[in-house]
Amino acid sequence: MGRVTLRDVAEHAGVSMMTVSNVVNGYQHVSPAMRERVQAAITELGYRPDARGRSLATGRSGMVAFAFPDLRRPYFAELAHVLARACSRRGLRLLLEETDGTGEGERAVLRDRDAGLVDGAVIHPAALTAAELDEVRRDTPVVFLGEDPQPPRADQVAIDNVGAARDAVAHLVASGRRRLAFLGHETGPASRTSQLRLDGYREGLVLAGLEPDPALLVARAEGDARGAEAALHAALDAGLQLDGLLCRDDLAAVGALRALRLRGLDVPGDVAVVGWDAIDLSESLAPSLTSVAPDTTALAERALDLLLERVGGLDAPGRHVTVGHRLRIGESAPRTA
Amino acid sequence: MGRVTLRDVAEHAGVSMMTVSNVVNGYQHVSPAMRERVQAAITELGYRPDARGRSLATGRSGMVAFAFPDLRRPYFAELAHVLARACSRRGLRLLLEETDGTGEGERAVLRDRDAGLVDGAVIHPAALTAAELDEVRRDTPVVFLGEDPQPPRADQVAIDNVGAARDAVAHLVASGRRRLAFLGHETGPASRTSQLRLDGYREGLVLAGLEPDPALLVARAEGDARGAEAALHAALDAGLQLDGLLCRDDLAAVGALRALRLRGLDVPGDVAVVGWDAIDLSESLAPSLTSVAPDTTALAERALDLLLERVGGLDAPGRHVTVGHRLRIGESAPRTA
DNA sequence: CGGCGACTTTATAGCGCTCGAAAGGTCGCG
DNA sequence: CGCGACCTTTCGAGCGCTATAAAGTCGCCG
Repeated sequence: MGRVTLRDVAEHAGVSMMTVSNVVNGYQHVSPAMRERVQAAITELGYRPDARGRSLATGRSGMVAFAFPDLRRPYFAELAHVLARACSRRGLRLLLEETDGTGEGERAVLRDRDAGLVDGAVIHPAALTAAELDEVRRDTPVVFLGEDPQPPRADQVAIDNVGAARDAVAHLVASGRRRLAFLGHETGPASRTSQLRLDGYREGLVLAGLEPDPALLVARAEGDARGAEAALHAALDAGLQLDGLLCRDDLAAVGALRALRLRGLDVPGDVAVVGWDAIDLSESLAPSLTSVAPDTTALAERALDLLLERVGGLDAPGRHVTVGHRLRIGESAPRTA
Repeated sequence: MGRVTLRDVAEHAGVSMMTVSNVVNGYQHVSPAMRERVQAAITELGYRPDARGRSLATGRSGMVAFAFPDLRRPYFAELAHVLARACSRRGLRLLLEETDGTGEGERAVLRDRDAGLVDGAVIHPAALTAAELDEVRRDTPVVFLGEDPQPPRADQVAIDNVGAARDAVAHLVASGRRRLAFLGHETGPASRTSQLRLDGYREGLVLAGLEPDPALLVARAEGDARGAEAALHAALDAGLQLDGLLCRDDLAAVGALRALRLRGLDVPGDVAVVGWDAIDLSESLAPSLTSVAPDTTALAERALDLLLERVGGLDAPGRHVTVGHRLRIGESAPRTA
């Protein structure tokens, strides 16, 4: 059974290919009788339109790419899920591309990519700099996720990382914590995201009249829970004292919970812990995590809005949209001490 | 800047389109001088081949679809990641399709799908029956993941669910446990996967000389950690006594850990817990999870092997491949009681 | 009864690329 | 020196579909 083509249907129904095409695409001016006849031929032959031919003829593929570091990190998997739903609501398909979080991988996704496959791309960079973003600029519209610096002419959607970190710190302080550590930024140069969250953390401390202390910053070598656990163990071994902990992400928080537990420290009794991303699982831990919850639905929706405007031909300077966030309160850092 | 086409490059280099095509595809019989000239034109114009045109001309798209229930479940996200890596190693691109775990969604992915987009598909069904699989059979090669019954003429890759469940039970028994419960199958009719794991659980009990007791089966209404937690709470409220627990998946195990903790039961002291899937995060919990770890790399590799053979034109009866698994030992069910 | 406009259907021409075969060159060997 | 056996490059056609515009069909007003 070779593939059934439009021509096959046309011949079978005794009409022109164009008429079949009109029926398939729901074109208005087709007589009911004709529509029915063609429809019958379609079902009889089991015809299904070929995406490539259509795409070639229309110039649109109906696909959008989402490039991000790693599917194994729950935040990205959940974000991809949300974005996929947003796409399907609009009749689009989402193509997922992992970049490994390396500038290498990110560049590759944008540059070496075949043309024509997708109408546009949503990118969550982790290593790219502004200059690189610029170089990479191409014929395909792109929307960036996250607060990377100076988006050249591209659109951008993000939460207010600095503000959210301040909120988290305020929450910890309100529950009586005074020695607040930060866990999970990169050991080398911090990523942009980590940087912003660190900035907000420091601002929050200052606002609360507390003195930022570099000794309270615990970087991790690996961006997963194990890396955070190891880093916190090492810091505690080195004499770190703390009663509150803001984590760069929920993976770090998971590692922190484990490290604290293994050392007999109670959460939130001895140390209150705040995570970031509010991944599904973190709500079912014991204790459940208090975590910064970005409005991922809004993130996805706004990103697609902007992207589709570009796909539609809009030529405007780069726009910057900030979507909301909230602090999801769990047991790891309850409202009162 | 309109898109640069093969024709543009050809004109710019003063050669025929076919020659450019030959250079792009690394065809052998092109003189070095010509190759260089064309290459220069390509870089100068920034030409990138258009996937649609090529696909239309060759009949291959170089894309493979992976259809599975839900990206928010870490197991599937991690599996998708592994499969994506396996694809990129072979120069393929992976298109992810969430089915929601409903027969509806699964059917839609196979049937209403545009033709020509992908060369083949790997499908992890959750609700489809054999009859439905059959009906859905189409021109695109398909490989099924999981032990759904009687794969008609399609290939299939899975782990030995029954055997793995027996192993897990044996491990619990070896550490002195005698009242082993099972947590996490569906409240209504059990999915095929749950069924097999339940079968293995029962077999394991019988092999150990223990009597299977329906009172030890704890179904959950929602397939996530919260659902498992609620179900276990309810069962314990109803008087369930246990010293060992085999969970249908790690999400259920996470919910179980929380429920047990909230009730003051120690893991593994009072209850040893075994999860399933060995997701990344479950290794960083406190206690870390003992969990059945399917060889996902082998799963992905074998599935792609089979699929590509079909894509290459192989016409053979359905094949059934079983890949390995092991029990990853964690603190929730250590080797000795 | 002619003819204009609204509604249906059809022919033509590509979208960007690669396959088959055939056309220009080059070389070697009898 | 000529002819076949190459190697290299080109030509023509077409993958499956749709945009455009033109052709055909009908009804109805003047």
